[in-house]
Amino acid sequence: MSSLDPESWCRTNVRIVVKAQPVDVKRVRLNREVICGAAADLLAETDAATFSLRALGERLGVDATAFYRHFADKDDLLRELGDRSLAPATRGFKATDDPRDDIRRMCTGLRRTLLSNQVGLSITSLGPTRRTNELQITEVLLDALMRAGLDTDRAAMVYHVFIEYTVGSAALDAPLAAIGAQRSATYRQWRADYQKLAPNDYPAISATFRSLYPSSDLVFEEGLEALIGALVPKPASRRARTRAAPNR
Amino acid sequence: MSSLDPESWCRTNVRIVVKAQPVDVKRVRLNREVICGAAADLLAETDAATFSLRALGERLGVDATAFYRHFADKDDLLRELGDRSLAPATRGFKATDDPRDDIRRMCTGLRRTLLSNQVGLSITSLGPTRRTNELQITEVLLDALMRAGLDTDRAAMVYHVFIEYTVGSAALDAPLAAIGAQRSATYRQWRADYQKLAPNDYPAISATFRSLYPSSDLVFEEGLEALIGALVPKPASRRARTRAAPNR
DNA sequence: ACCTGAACACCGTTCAAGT
DNA sequence: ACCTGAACACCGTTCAAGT
Repeated sequence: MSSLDPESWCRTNVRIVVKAQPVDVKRVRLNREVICGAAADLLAETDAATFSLRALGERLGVDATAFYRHFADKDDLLRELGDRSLAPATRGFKATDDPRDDIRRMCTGLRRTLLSNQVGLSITSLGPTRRTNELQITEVLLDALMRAGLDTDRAAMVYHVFIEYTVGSAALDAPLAAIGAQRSATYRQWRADYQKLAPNDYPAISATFRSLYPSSDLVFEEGLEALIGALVPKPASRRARTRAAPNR
Repeated sequence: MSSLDPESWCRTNVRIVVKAQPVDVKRVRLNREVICGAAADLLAETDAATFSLRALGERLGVDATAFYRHFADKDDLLRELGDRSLAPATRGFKATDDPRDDIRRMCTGLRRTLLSNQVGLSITSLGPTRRTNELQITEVLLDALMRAGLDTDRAAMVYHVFIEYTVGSAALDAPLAAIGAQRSATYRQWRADYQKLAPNDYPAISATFRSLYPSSDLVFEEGLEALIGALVPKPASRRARTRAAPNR
């Protein structure tokens, strides 16, 4: 039963007893690509918290420590996976002549991407990866802000506001996105807890508890529109736009 | 040297060799209060990642597993500590007749509190604690939004926007807040990495890298003002205000 | 009633040895 | 050159036994 049973040590690797070489296994040469693929599969099946190098080794039919021939450590792997996981946010993105809409689409897509594959979120503690996909997101946002007429200082400042809001709200929403269908039951439980409070102690909560925890997508959009409206100037006149950086 | 040396097993507990009872130790009766105190001290000294129940037991001069007599599990402890850590955000808070300013002060104070003691952030994955301090923050914000004239649906929606922005941006900033003085060196390194990019591939980044990573306090304030301006109506006339819920 | 300590089922990582 | 496997130094948690 236990995953440490002698039987299950090499689940993917049909071994013949007594030290025979593995048979019926196409022993792939290990490399970063192969390891990333298996790790991404594993992370998609289970949550990031239960992902371990031992499970990764088992999946690859290889001793867990063979990993260290190809990556410095677990962080190194996670950074690589984190940046790869951002690919859907940049793939096929096309800037238009409406910087506000470019920012809206990029932030919405980035949030969706982060929530659907939480590796990118689980490594926020390691700082920006500064690898290809993340750089492209940064480029798109800064470009849009400058086309909207912001100078470099303002563009950088406002860029950080959008990143903090988008990634931050995804980070808060991630645990609930992970449990999927149980989300609405969880919300119902939380609302029920608020309902039990003494109205004299918490009049505002008691008046509003029925409306708490609306769709997190709607909450995000509400804040995003507010930020765009307040921080990104409306498209300049055609005259002014031709002076700005050309659309990439 | 190793923390598993026989010598160091009971660092806080001066034992006489060969099974003698501990001497010179005022053996405090364990309870939630005592455990929370020791755990808070431990978390203040080291980072949340290295905090373990074994270290907690050692600090208390008690076997690590005695803990389970008083808490269901580690999450139970962390929830308790998380809510206690929010106390500075509510202590002494006074609502005024300017709901916008109440929201500004509460969000700014909440962010500062979360960053100075990161336990509250480390448990965001467990959902809202719905314990006393967190409830008070919720009450203050909802009350301010309704005094500003929002109906219950809008107040709840906008409340969530402010919480996502405030807690989310604190969560992103936390790792850097933890390294303290090394923050500016880290920012310099990141800017240098952006500077190395080919300007043809990343024209917007190359134009703005010098302005990236301004003070995270300023970034937060920038977004907070934008959200307040866009989502919270200016104080109503005196006539309208007297109809709203009284100041608590 | 409360705490101990052995034990279980795990982690990430290092390193000498094997092929 | 690359992988193995024992080992190290840890985790959180359970439970029978002690006081």
